Amino acid sequence: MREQKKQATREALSAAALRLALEHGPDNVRVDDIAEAAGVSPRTYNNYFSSREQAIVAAVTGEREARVAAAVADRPADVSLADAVIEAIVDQYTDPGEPARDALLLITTRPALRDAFVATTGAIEHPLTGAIAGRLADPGRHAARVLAASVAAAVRVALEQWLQTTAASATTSGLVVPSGSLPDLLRTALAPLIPALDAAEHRAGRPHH
Amino acid sequence: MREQKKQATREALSAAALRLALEHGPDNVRVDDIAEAAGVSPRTYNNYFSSREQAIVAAVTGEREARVAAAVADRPADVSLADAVIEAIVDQYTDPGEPARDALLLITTRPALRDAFVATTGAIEHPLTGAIAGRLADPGRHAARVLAASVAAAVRVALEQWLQTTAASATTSGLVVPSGSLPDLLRTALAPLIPALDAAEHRAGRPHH
DNA sequence: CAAAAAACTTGCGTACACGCAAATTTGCGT
DNA sequence: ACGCAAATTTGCGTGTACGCAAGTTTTTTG
Repeated sequence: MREQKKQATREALSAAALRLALEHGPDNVRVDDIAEAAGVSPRTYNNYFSSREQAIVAAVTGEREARVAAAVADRPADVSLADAVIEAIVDQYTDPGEPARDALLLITTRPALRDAFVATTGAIEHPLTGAIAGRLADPGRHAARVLAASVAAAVRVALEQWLQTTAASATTSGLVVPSGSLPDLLRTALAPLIPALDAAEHRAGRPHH
Repeated sequence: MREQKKQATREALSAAALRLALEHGPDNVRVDDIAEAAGVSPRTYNNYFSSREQAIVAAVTGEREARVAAAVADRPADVSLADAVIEAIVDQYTDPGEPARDALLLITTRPALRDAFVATTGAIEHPLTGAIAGRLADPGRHAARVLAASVAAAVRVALEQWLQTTAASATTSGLVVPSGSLPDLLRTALAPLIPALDAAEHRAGRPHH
């Protein structure tokens, strides 16, 4: 029950942060406003989020970290690790409806919000480690941890490219090369890691060469 | 020429930060003290570092980012990309003398400093991208960027493990498993990425499978 | 069911990061 | 050498993060 209430206030805070940022612009929102809109004290707001940007971005990213890990774990056992990871990530990052258009425009516009957005990729690392370890015969989790961190890094690279081009096309109207849709960018960024994922999946022991 | 003076004040600031932190403990050092010891205004301190931890850690990490990239680029052309990267990193992170023993003990002790220390691995990403791209025939730098980010992530994982065990052995005297020297941890963490580095090196085109 | 224990919230005080604009310094052209 | 333009330093003001201890709510225990 305490968990439910904690998650409720957490959602209320990030929802209020996003709504106020959209209404008045992100620079005209103070933490007191967010706290008041969520019905808690300013100090409590800082027990949940350590920056305004974190709260705003959380309203968009939501529970993506846990969902990615669950999606990897739920793939049938006969698909390769690489395919499971790639498809799970692409699925979760193309989930429509969730990213409200205006919210994403806001995030791509302000540098501080962009940074907070890409920083969320770090949060998938821990759950993903478990999901990858579950698909490896090797009980040692060192490889899984490194692979999860690498996958998270690749996702971050893809998001950076995506934000860069979308920000550019937002300012200079239409003449930039739209370097691809987000799913394509994700697949391209993850492609170099396929050999590492395959190798970890096939060899049980030490991959020293 | 102004570059020299800027680097000088930067060094003076981080050196003063480390010295004061060692003398009085990191929690008893205020920004004003660091600025005064370096002979600049407090506001100027914040033009160089955005946190006390950053300044302290910079005194230890120094120019490691650039040195790693240079070391990768300087390996002979007939060694594999994976070997070049691994050996360059191991070399730069075992450079003796630089990490003063007491400074590292200080960093491993305080959580905030530990976080700042591991965060420095992100700084090697950009230079390393260039160095890796220079060893790939493929002019497209997407793969190099992803690989560099993955390598940086692996190094970060190794540092986390190293700090974790050293911190544990610092508190509970001696009964924890010393999970290995830093060079060993680095090699183990980088091993899962070898297939990806090899594949990127050999195939010029698209590594889709 | 009462009372202790644990967890969460809140107010307060302190230190801090950073935007902004004025003042000072540096590099350069003539 | 002189002064102009760009870069850098500095003071100030605002909004913020967070440790700490007291107050409040929830969970556990006898």
